[in-house]
Amino acid sequence: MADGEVGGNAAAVLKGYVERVDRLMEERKGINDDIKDIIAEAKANGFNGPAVRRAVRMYRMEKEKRDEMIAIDDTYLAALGLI
Amino acid sequence: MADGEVGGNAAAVLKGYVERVDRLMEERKGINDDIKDIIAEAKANGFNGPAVRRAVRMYRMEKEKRDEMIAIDDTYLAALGLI
Amino acid sequence: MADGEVGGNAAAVLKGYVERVDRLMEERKGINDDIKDIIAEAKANGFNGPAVRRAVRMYRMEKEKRDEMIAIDDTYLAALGLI
Amino acid sequence: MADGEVGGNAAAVLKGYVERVDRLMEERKGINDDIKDIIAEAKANGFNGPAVRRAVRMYRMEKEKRDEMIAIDDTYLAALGLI
DNA sequence: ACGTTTGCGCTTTAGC
DNA sequence: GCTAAAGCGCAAACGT
Repeated sequence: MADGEVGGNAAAVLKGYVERVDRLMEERKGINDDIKDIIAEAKANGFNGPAVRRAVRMYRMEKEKRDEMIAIDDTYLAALGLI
Repeated sequence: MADGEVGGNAAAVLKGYVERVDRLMEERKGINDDIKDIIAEAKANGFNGPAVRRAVRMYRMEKEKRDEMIAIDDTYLAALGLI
Repeated sequence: MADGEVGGNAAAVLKGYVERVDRLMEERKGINDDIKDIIAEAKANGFNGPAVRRAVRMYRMEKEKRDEMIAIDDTYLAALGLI
Repeated sequence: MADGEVGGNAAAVLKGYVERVDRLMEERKGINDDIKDIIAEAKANGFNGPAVRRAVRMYRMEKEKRDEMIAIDDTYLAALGLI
């Protein structure tokens, strides 16, 4: 299975990894549910759900996107007539 | 924007939602990194990374679904003469 | 396997689907190689490979992105101070 | 931009590359749609869509790799007591 | 050559 | 239930 560890307990070692990942994925699922709840709450208060999601996306992407724009050689975009 | 809340502070309310979601997404990102680390650790100990991920997937599946999936895959592969 | 078709030839039917998809994936692989070649050619002519890829991306995304911007309620973005 | 080519027409050269890649990506998109259609057709005839995709992946794999994957998955699942 | 990082394709989930 | 989008996993591509 793996050269892993002493004593031929590779199965137990594998199980350890799997259980740790499983636990993290459970946590992640909880977070996803929390996000869902917040969106639902926003909707209940009169906001548009999908629009809120997009707004979050923009909010998080702002810096990233700006970096991306900077990363791209302006010269290239100018050559393509995109700016 | 929304009929939301007293005082015409809908903008502030929206911002609250967005920031809460943002924070949760940041947490989720951290968890994903943790998972990645565990897989890397498993790999370093002689396990096959992608196979460990597949194993986790099966582990998290309900027994019924898991058995069903194994059965259908066997059938299809046999039909193709691959096993 | 499937209720598929007359004569209990479900295996043959499945094989047909698989082979058709296989062929398309082979085609796709060829296209990916072609793209790779063009980037390599650009590099050989003094252009920066990753930057060219990003430029392509921008080139293709221009319209799409504009639509996305329109789709997002300006009011929301304004509330977040993003515009 | 690049030392590229005679006459300082580097912009035109770049645009050539970008348009060629763009065209290939458009083709690729078409192929992806075709694949999707075939899977949908299989599904409509009683096959399990995701399972068909998995079967295609195995089909395209070299025999050696395929056998190896089946073996390692079996081992891991057994180690976890899932089979 | 290897490790890191980006991009692509698939899967799953949310919205209608 | 179907269509559309986002998240996740994988693989290729760049830099060291």
